[in-house]
Amino acid sequence: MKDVRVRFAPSPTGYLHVGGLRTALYNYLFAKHFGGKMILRIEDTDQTRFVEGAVENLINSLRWAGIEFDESPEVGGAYGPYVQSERFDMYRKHAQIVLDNGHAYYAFDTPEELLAMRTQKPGAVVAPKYDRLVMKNQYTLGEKETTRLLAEKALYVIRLRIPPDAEIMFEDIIRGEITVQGCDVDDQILLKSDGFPTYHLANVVDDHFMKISHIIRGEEWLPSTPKHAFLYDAFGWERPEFAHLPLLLNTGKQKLSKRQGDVSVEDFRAKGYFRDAFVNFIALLGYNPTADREIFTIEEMIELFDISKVNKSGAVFDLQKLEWMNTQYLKIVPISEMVEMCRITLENIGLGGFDDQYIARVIDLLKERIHFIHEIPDFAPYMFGDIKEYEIEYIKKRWEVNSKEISVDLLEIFKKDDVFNHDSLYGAAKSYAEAKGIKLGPITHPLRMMTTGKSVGAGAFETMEVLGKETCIQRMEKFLEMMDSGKFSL
RNA sequence: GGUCCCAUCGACUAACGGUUAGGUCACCAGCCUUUCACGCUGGCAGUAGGGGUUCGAAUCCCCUUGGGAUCACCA
Repeated sequence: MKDVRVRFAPSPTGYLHVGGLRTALYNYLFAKHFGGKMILRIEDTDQTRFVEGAVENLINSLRWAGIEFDESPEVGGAYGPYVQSERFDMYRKHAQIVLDNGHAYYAFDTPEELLAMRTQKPGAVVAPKYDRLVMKNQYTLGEKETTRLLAEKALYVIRLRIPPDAEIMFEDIIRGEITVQGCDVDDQILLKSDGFPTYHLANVVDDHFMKISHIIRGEEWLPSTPKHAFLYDAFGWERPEFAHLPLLLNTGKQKLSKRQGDVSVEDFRAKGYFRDAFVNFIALLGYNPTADREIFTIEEMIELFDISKVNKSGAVFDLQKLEWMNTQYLKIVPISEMVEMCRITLENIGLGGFDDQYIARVIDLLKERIHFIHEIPDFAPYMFGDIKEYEIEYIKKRWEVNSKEISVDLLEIFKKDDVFNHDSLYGAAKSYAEAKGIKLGPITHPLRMMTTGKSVGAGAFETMEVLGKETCIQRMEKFLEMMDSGKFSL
């Protein structure tokens, strides 16, 4: 196998689409699997779509996802520049080459004329395809007129000349052999009237000179691949291998687009998904290397990646499974990383100042009950300050006639407990329950109520251990006082 | 509409001619239990339809149906 060189070639739209991330990821897995090179090229030939800071944002998001490039606008490389707007000379030069060898031609149609051609009456039998036998171009105008127009600097474009009787065949690693008739392929514009290349020209030229071995991209490119294949032939270049990835779909089975909810990786990152969980999930949209696993590290995915086994049909982006994936990573992600995330969340809501060790204990206490780290302050506000609100329904339901007596007894027992951990508290509660001939419920519910104010949370004794003796005693006393003074309208 | 692509549980997928069609999410039930979860066990659920080829088809071929992409001087 020749040297593997793949590229991710986004246009700088200002955000990274999840489909783009999947494409980048598969390119990355493929390259790393074969010890090849991963290249980032920015496709900014459309000057009307310039977005400030888009490239930085793109690189940043990719980096967050763990994708680094061997060659890019940022790190450079032997085949730069890696931004198309800095390569315009190449495109002009190569447009001239196909012009000279008869595979392309000048056309002078105005936008209005082209529009008129396409807006034929409904029911018209002819497809709205550029007909070079009737439109305004070097063939219909003749050589003299063409030279004259060029001399007086008339606006022109350069179009690819696809012979109607050509049969264009190419091989797709995922889909196999694909054949299209020349008469069904439009004479694609290669160079626009502003002198800028279209995607098709720039892409082929760059992929060739950047020595790209495999083009791995989304399925939406499949219909224009015959044009690209033809172009490689027109230049007399060896074609790279193609692999068209199945589309990412919304629940309505249509191409995932910005209209229906979050589709940018920045959105998901902001929502608090773990990087590794998100990447793991995205990687599994298209294929699974094994029959019985869902959780893979990036290294494992690289090791197991096989592009030829990628599915052909589109994959629906299922948020529920993504959430599940995130909860799985709550068990895997290093505690230090989670502490970092949690501390930031706390700081953002004005609750800075907790030490990392304490935050780590809180996370460990609650991680089985949450989906995201950022849910912690809301899920357990009592870990970060006095109880501001008691769940009144909970009290009504669980504060029974003997609750006060039990609480007072326990308070005295706990005051003498200098160990104050789960085992000591649980042990004490259990022997008290046995002595009284009651179950544990009538004990744990009031304790939970008094120390957290909420009906759900981690185990009562584990929670108390993390809260600490002083806080617990104080909260119990306060609650009993409030109860006595009728603060709760039961 | 033209062209091209695609078709396994509701969703993500495994099975690349021989399996009782497997796993995961979601859903349901049970167990565990200190609330809620987690976890564990079990359950529901699929080869779009019709023809071939073959001893044997989810798998290969054809047709039908359905879905999607694409048809810009965007990428």
